[in-house]
Amino acid sequence: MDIQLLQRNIERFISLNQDEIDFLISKVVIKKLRKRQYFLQAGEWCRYQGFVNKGCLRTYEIDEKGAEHVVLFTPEDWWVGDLYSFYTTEPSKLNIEAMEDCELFIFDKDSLEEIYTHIPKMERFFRLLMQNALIALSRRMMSSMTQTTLERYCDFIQRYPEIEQRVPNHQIAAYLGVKPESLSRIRKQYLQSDKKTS
Amino acid sequence: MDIQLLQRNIERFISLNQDEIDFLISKVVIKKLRKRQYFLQAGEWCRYQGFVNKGCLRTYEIDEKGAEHVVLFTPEDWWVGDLYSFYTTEPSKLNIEAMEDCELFIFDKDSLEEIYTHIPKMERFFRLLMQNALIALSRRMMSSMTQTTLERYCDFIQRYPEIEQRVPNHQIAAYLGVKPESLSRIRKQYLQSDKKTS
DNA sequence: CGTCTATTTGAATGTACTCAAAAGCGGTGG
DNA sequence: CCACCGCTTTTGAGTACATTCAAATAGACG
Repeated sequence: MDIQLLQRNIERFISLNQDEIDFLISKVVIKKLRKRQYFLQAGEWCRYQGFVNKGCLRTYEIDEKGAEHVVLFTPEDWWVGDLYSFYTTEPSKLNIEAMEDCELFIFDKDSLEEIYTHIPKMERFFRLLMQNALIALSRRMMSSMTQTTLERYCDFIQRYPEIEQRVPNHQIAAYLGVKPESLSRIRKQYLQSDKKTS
Repeated sequence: MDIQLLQRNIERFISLNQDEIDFLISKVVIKKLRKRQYFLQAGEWCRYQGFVNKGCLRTYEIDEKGAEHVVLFTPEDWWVGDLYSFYTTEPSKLNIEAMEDCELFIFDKDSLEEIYTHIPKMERFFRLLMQNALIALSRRMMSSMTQTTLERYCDFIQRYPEIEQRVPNHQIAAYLGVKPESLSRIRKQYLQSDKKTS
């Protein structure tokens, strides 16, 4: 089993010796999802945290008015799951859908507990993941309050250049919080203006 | 020392026996702030988590364009601090200012560690605080994407009826993400419309 | 009482919205 | 291979809402 990507992902925050890596490998469960399959549906308890080894997913929420809002996209090398539901065991309000065929490494609460016991550093790693989620959300909040949609679109495509090619525009619109028609007009502006400004 | 409010706050999530309460009391440090004093300024490391026993603070951020954005208001019975900076020891981007004379119970990292050691349940309590911060932020994010400003204003005043009386309107505007002039017009609508609709 | 700040009001502008329709694109079946 | 269908993206026209800038009013504090 090739967990290269996962290993490097973890080692950005903490370092692991060979025993620890071997133990981790013993706990990895592979989950494959076909395009349009759900990793999580609203109403379910989020049983797993997943590491995206291949493919790309989108996490979205449906509001009272029935509109979809993309919370985030998770391509390779990202973690995916509803941390809140996972820890509280409460039903999630999020939907997580494979946008392409995906390969995930998943961990349920029990495996994670065993990992914590064997490799206490990993507790730190997951707490950091949660903190990062908090920070990322704060940033998005700020940028949605302070920047124009064009600026946020520029940020998006330079921050996630791969994703921009891989997902349909109307979902990027749902991420930016505008209607597809508006995004279309914004892209026109963007293409007309100096792209190098990004 | 009267930690009634703090005690009840904690016991909403976990239960404590008398020994644990006594230990907690021994660790409490009181911090008084006069109106306009800062609990935290951007650039500093957030050394303390504070429980607001009296008064009300506002946490805000200043964006690249120089505009203030209120992240949240924290009246009595709320916890205040920048959890991210606190845990990472990185400089905070947030400002936390007393809007009235305040009395806080503050805990630094060392005290907290001792508390965790003596009362392991408290670790759970603080992890829950962080999760709640994450959820609260997600909700705000959603509501700012899906609701009109009038709806968000209604939500705000029914959710925090006390605060509405206590803070100047331009700061409520900075919380809702609109200009004070806009909030003024929205309040006019609100007063003209049926208030019971809230 | 006067100064400083907060709030309200007005008019013009801009940005995203709705609704509606057209164009583009991909896949299926004749 | 082409015709057709469904879905995505683009374009257009008119509307709604918040913004800017400017000025007037109201409140707070010394």
